Amino acid sequence: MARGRKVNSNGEKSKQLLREKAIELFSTNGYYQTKISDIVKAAKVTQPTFYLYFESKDSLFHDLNEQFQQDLFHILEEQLQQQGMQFQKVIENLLQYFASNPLLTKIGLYQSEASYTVKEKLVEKFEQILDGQVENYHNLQRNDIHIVSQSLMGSIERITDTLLLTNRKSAKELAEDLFSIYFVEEAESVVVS
Amino acid sequence: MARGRKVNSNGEKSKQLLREKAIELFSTNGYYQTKISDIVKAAKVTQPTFYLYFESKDSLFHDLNEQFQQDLFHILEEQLQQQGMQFQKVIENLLQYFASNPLLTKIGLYQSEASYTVKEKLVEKFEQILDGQVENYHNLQRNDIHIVSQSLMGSIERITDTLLLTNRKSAKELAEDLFSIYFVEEAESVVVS
Amino acid sequence: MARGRKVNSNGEKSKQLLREKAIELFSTNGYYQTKISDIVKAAKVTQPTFYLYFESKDSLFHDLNEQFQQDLFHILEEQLQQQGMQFQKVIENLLQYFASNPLLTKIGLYQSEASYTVKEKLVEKFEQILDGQVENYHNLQRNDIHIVSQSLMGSIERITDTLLLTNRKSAKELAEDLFSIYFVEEAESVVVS
Amino acid sequence: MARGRKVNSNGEKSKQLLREKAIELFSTNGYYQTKISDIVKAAKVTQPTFYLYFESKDSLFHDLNEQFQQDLFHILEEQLQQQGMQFQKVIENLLQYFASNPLLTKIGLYQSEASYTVKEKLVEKFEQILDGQVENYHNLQRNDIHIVSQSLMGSIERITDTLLLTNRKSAKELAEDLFSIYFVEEAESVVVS
DNA sequence: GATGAATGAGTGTTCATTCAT
DNA sequence: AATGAATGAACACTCATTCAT
Repeated sequence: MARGRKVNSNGEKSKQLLREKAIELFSTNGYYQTKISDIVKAAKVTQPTFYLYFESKDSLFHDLNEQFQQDLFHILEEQLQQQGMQFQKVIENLLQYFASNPLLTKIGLYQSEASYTVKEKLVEKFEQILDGQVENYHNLQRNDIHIVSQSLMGSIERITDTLLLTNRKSAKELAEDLFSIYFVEEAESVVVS
Repeated sequence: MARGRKVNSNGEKSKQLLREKAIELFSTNGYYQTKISDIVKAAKVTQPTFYLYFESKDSLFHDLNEQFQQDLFHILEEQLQQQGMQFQKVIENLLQYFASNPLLTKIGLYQSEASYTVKEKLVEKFEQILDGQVENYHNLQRNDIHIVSQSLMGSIERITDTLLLTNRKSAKELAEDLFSIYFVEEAESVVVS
Repeated sequence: MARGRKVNSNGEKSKQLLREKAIELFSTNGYYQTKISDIVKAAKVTQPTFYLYFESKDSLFHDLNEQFQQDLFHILEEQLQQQGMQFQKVIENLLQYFASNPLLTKIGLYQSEASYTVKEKLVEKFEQILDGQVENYHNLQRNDIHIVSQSLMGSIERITDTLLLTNRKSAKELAEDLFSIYFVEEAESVVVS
Repeated sequence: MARGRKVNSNGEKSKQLLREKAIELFSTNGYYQTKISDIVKAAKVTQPTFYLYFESKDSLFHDLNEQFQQDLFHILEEQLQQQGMQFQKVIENLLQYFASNPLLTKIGLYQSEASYTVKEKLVEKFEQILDGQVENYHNLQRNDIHIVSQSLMGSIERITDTLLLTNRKSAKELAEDLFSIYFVEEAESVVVS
């Protein structure tokens, strides 16, 4: 019966809470199996309150993906400007971001259709980096770069899901593991020859 | 339109058509965005006809995944019994199956929640194989096997989606590529030493 | 695939079988919870066969009720023509019919909307009989006849359902019981006075 | 029509209205012939509004029966605790409740499958009462109690439907009538003897 | 006489979204 | 800032019935 503003209520707080609950639910149940009614129930507000802060279910989901992507490319941009930053370190920082934002990562990397674009862009970045460092990985032929980048993207994707976000391995360990799979052997064989 | 049997109608054909259209739609739009009404429209029959051949939307989707999984493990089982079958060949045949069944693969590998289990099982198979062949890949330490298998799974997943199912590369080429990334260098360095 | 007449098939037999199964199902599950598909499944024929012999679900149900009513009133008519037939015997014969046709009785007396009419007509008959025999039941005042008939109808209805059709008591016993409830005591008190 | 809240709308009123219309329709047309669409049309709201207040068609129907049963047994319990309450008065109060709640009675006593249980329980109550009062009805032999109770149940059932709910006779009159049929004669014969 | 195949017309239910307070 | 109340637009599924063979 009683309507209107709740005591102690605060717009920004409600919006933040709704966002958090939405992230939790989207990340575990996916877009279609997350209902507005679930989100508002979790945030202990009513449905119209949701529309006070977000345009629609779709737009909120879109915003979350947008943020994930911006975070991601902000990190990458930052690193590519640091001269001499090693590829392994780049990957580690990427994984570090995933580990620090597991729920958003689940959404942006697995639940969303926008993830296709994200991954494509990541692959491009990888190609750029590798392209500039072929001399460091001299068994890497120029025409391999694309497939290596794609393969690496897949590895990161899977390893993040099964080992990083499940807290079985750290970002640092996984970056090392990936590098020993993808690039290190060469160094050894160089040593041998 | 009049009720009853259509001229020249044939049950098996209708069922097959519905299945095909369902596969097409599920594979491109996913489970939730594929409506029964879409499927029957594509097959040019009415909704009740769908239920003449399938129990429910869910059960059809489930059946498609079931088939994908059985095909997959049938192939793997068959190969593991052939003594001396190389890992690369196993991967190639796997990719070959994906290439021959692109739509079912999209469903079983990307659209379905059951895909988690499928991939887990594939990883296990990879581990078994690698476990029995450590000597062949002697830079592969025993405790690496799990992470290599996971990484490989991710690579296959991604490469299948972006290069194989888009007809950019053949199963054979991709299997070779993957092997040169994951295992071959070692062989060379062995030769060198 | 194979269509057309079954070997050993016989129209009248199929019709009879369908009728029987329909009676079974209607009597236990009621009209709305009995589907044509249930009936034909029980009779091991297909749905169009049903329509070969019956116009519709509704018309079959209607026919069954029709038969029940005709049987019933045939019995009553017959008895009313036999001079000197006691009311108790009439009731006994009625119950006897119910006991001999338990399923049809369930339909005609409890499952059908037509049962309202049947019961009304039965009540009328009872009134007629009692009206002609007031002198035999001299504690029965003329203005009681209607209510006694209604009450008796209810008793018969209930007793048939719970004691007769469940084989706990015979038609004869129940007719006696009813009479000792409704009419006999008077005789005793007469004796007493 | 525009979406959202109606002017002067009030939830409890809508729920009550839906309930009432449901009772009206269920009681006259029965469960299967009453569609949600009929109920909401009668209440001048849309289908989703129905689900705002009731879980499902089935659960609403079930709730109505539940209420009928609780009312009924509350009344009976109350009376059995009053020492010296005459059986005739008990029946009268029962009929009184039916007369005051004709639609709910139609549902609970005739339309529902749960009515079987209700009637069984009523019969048991009757048996208990009669069992404690055999001396008052001394032509009533102990082994008659069950059949008398069943018969009485049937009489009540029928008389309620045809005379009470149609406003032809009052609860008081009908209770008297029933008693003069079932028990009174004895009193007279007692006087006589 | 009987069947395989198909459909018209519902029927209960859900969900994102919106209006009035 | 927030809520109570309501709805438009689907959506999966069912059932009696009918046509072509």
